[in-house]
Amino acid sequence: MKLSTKGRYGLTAMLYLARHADEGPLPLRMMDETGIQPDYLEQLLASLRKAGLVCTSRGAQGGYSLARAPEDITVGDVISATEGPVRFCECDSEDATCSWREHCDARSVWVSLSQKMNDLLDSITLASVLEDLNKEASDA
Amino acid sequence: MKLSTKGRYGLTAMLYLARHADEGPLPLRMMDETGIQPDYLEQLLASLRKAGLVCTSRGAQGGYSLARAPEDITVGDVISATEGPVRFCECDSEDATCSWREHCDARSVWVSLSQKMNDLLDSITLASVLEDLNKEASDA
DNA sequence: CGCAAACCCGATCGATTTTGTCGGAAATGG
DNA sequence: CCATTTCCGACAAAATCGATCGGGTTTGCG
Repeated sequence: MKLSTKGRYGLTAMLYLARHADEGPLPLRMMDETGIQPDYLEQLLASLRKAGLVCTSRGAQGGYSLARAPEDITVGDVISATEGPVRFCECDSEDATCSWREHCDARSVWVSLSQKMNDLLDSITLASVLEDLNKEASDA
Repeated sequence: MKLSTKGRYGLTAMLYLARHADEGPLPLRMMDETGIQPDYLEQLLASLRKAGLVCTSRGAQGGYSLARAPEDITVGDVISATEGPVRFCECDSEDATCSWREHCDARSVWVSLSQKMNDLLDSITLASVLEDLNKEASDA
């Protein structure tokens, strides 16, 4: 069970946007220094846009920017948008039609774990990540 | 980011063994009622054995049994054994050779998240799961 | 001893997901 | 009008998932 590159790239891109939030919309080619393949990154940004996490403006001088303040975007938001929801069980709600239902004896375990996991991810904002990284850098 | 069937089947099988711990080694065909395809389950049990979580005895009257008491086996153990370690980052240790290193700006975020996630998974034992499930059943 | 029960092991395989790549279409500022 | 830039859908190589299968080895028991 591991994070795919989508989640990792997604957060990297969002942190990049957060760091350059005061420079107006950033075109894709400006994000080369993240080391992510531009064509692939474009897809991820499309997912982030559809999830309402980034705004885009088309045409010349266009680009990507954060839709909300870094304090109001969580790591959980980013991972959900790029990778889909984090979960241990298919039926995280009281969905009676879930195809697992038959032999899912430990369902309550999975539901409870998913809940805690998502609480954890939602407790971390882009702003808090940047703060931590700055602290790290100044320590070194 | 979700759990594959390996982790789910793995826990189901382990809970089954825990429930029947006093009946001696359980042969594979006894586990039919879990609804897991026997040939596939056999592979998972092999992983669990290699991880030191189950003991096996071969030959007639042989079968599978828990290697430790249900209090001493965690959900994290089972998931690690069947799915591999749960992690957000490839380099969870101070591994300087990690190929991500170059552009993994948020590495400390991933390491910290992996740590918390694994602490969570390791805090739940087979025994505590069975206890919760029994409580649930008596409530209903 | 010989047999049947049972685990052990490696190969294979179709489907799905991941990780991109590409080629244009559409919008927009200047 | 035109260069810039996002938008969109198709395609594809590679990896992983979820099995399935065939045969080998070990062991208890009559």
